[in-house]
Amino acid sequence: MSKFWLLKAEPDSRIVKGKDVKFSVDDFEKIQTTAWEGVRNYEARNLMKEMKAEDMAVFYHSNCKVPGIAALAKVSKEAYPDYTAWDPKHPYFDAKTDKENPKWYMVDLTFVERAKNFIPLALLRYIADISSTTPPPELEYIGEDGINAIKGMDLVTRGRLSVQRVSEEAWNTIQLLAERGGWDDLNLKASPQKKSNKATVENKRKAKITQRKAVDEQDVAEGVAPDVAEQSPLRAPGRKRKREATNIDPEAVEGAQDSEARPLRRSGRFRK
DNA sequence: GCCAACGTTGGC
DNA sequence: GCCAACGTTGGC
Repeated sequence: MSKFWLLKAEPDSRIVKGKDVKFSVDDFEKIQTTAWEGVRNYEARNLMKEMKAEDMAVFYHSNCKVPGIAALAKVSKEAYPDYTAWDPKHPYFDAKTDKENPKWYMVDLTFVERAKNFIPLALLRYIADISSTTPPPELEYIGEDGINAIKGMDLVTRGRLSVQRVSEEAWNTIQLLAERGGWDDLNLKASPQKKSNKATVENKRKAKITQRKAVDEQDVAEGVAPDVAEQSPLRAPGRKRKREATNIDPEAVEGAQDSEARPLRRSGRFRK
């Protein structure tokens, strides 16, 4: 039984250690088969180790103007050591692994076809935000099961992992969407329901900024030193958080969640 | 082992 | 460019 996966790559140029890590669907189509090197995340690596030849995959454009699904691909070679981890010149060199005991692995991926209709992440999010299981008329063809499959995708629930599992139902739905399109008249910027979740979140964000500004002004008025002001809990909300879980050795827990390691590429992909 | 500081991913 | 979410690091 063949399985389904999603792999991210960055279509836009970005220089890491003097090398461009860009890898777009155009690059992929030209090259046809490529080693998926540079993954430095245990969970992603473990998923790659599960991949079998002939498994199918979704090729995703990440960290770009219009992120989304650009092509379909298949696994053409099962996991083998990622030699780029041993090359000090390589963007994803990892000093903490050696050839006797490889830590990082890659698979080969072969281009199958472009998505006839590029599937923007915004569409998948739009679908995931539908509160009922009834698709809008434009997307009736994916059915309730399609809606539910998209709702369950790691892409919309987790986001950051560069190699993900895709359920068979999600795979089928993605194929349908890529084949048939039809969402041109949907406003993907708006939430499907009138009470826009997105707008609510956005308003909260703006409110927080306003509040933060007020605190800054208060700090100034009270002559609080800047580094003390920095400790305000309303300042830099992303920087101050309680950790969610205790730190575990990711090597010890195969298949556990973990972190993308150091010199790492977000998409875990490095251009030839 | 906790937690503040800091780094990365990646959408918007 | 901004910043939320999530990750790691290092002092204590």
